[in-house]
Amino acid sequence: MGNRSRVTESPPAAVENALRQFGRNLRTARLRRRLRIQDVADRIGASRFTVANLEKGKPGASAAAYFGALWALGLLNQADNLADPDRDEEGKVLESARSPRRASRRRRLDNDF
Amino acid sequence: MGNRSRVTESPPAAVENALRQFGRNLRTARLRRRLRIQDVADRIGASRFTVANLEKGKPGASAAAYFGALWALGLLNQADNLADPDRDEEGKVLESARSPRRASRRRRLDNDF
DNA sequence: CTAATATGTTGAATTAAGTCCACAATAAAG
DNA sequence: CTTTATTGTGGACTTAATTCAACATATTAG
Repeated sequence: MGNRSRVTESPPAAVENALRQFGRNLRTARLRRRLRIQDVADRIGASRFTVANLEKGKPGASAAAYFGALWALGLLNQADNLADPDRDEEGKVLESARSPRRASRRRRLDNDF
Repeated sequence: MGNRSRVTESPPAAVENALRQFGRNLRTARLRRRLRIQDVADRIGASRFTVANLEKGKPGASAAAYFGALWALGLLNQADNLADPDRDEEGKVLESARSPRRASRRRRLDNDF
């Protein structure tokens, strides 16, 4: 990244916690499968240092690396539901009959700030 | 990144697809909420270009950016279950009584390669 | 229709993510 | 305990992620 964005440099606490938990879970899943960090690294084509960072929940690591680790552990299917529109009940409510292709400022509701 | 790893440069198809779907879902959720790309960018402290890349499913974007977008849309809780050990049925089966803190090569089972 | 604005695109500059190396620390196996 | 192997750590180097600017395109509002 270069010019690191604020969300990467110092993410909201909720984001930081979610990433740390994600990393811990990856480690647990790996150990259960008796794989070394190096094994996961080999499968996704990354260095062991990067995989170690994933398990620490490093915010700046690439999404592909995180998802790749999931994939290497046979758990990628768990990512399918992320932001799934069908499960976004609040979004369904907010959505009007017609779905706009762009967000117009004037039509914006009051609840978004 | 700098030296981009293979998983980021050309991810497995499954990973690439998962990221693209994730990005599409983020866009759907944003439009339902009548938010502009710029609005999400402001909330997480990133540029509109980065958020646009997230919605394209760019593999190299940081995990914090993706999770931040989820957070900005009130959907971060959906990330809680990623690799959740409690939901990892296969992992539970593989795990022996005692959980090792490291993976030893010799004890590795045959099913991992 | 026109005006306003959201989004797409390209190119250049900046800087940190990823890599590698070497060594230390720690856990597992015998 | 001893040996072996996995993991942790710090530094240096490379390069791509991110930012910004300026303009083009497309959608929406009126």
